[in-house]
Amino acid sequence: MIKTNLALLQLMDELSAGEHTKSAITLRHLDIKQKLIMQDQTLQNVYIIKSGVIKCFMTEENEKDYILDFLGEGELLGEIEAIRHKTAGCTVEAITPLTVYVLSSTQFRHFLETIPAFNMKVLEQLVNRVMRISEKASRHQLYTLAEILPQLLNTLESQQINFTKQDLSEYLGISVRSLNRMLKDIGHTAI
Amino acid sequence: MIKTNLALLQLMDELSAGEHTKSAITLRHLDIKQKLIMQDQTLQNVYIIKSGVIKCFMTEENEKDYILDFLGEGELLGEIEAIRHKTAGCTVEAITPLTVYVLSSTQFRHFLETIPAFNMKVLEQLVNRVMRISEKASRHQLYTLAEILPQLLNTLESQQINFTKQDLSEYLGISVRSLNRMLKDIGHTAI
DNA sequence: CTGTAAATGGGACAAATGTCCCAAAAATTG
DNA sequence: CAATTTTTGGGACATTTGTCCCATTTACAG
Repeated sequence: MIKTNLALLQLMDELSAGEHTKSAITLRHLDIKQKLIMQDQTLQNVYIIKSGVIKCFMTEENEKDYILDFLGEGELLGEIEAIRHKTAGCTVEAITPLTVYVLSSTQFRHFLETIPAFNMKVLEQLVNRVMRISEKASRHQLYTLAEILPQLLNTLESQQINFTKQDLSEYLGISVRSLNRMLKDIGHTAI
Repeated sequence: MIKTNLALLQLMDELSAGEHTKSAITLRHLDIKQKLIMQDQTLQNVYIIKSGVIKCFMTEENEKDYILDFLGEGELLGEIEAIRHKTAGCTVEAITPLTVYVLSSTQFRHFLETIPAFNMKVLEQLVNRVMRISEKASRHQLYTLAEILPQLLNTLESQQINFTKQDLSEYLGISVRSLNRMLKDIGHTAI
């Protein structure tokens, strides 16, 4: 459930140590609940998660939130905005203490053009994201909560992070009430 | 509602005329309802729509379909599979007569590596797709049909294609019955 | 440790949506 | 053009999910 991209993380570890590239890369730490990116904001940087987990969500005009994904190590953030030259499409908030590699958008585009391995990793990152979001949307449309929830609970057991019910329900695109109801029906023990 | 990518189309027009590149690009025509890509199939090619419109949908194990998007001129198909080296994630079916540029997956990857403009266009295509799918998923979770449908009908008016109710409802992720009910409530005139 | 805020669990009812079904209209085909 | 299939429209009812609300529990700051 928490997506990672260890190949990209490894590449960033190398670049941040590499002679010609390390000066372009800095680190930043965030506490839990701090926001790395705010929706509609203009971004100057691109981030790659070194450690920790974030939630990436969109807030619609009716003030409701939809959690697109939970992202962990090696996941890329802000690349959409850097490539489209648009403001942020979603808000990114730390749900554990977080460390990210910081790269200016300009530098990011420069890396894309000059480091083939980087370019390839970003392409892979993007296509994986398209797949993941598509599958999530599809699954959510075509299955009932009763079918999806057990799988999700299963996946959750292997993560050691405490998700709030709020987060879980926003991820599932349902109300907390519905989540509770279904959890009770399933006869869950704990989250 | 029908996504296009005229910049990529233009580039393909140029490449298919270019001295060194034209031999790698062929054309293929499909009739309405013919499938260009079948889910779970292994793909050898990447396609760029020259003219016409397709629907791109996923079929879940419960036999239900979810229409991800309707794509028109200049849109890229099969790139996900070419980059991930995986089987097709969705089925692509012509909903109008269709002409596509055909490029082998190998050649596609080669273009990515050797033609910077092509690489950039593909990156842009991918980030746009991530945004579009995300926004669609979010919108669908957070708004009721009554809020979404009028907008969609509005958009539909500007397209001259006849969508079936089936297609529309699969795009919206609802049953045909619900779509009809809502259309009646809204007091629509025609699709 | 205590008070305040946040998160959880669930009752009661309303609203939205699905399922099943059938009849009318439209499109397709031999 | 008649026969058959597909598409459309909608009734009736079941199910799912949301909204509103409140009591209890848990977390957190002073």
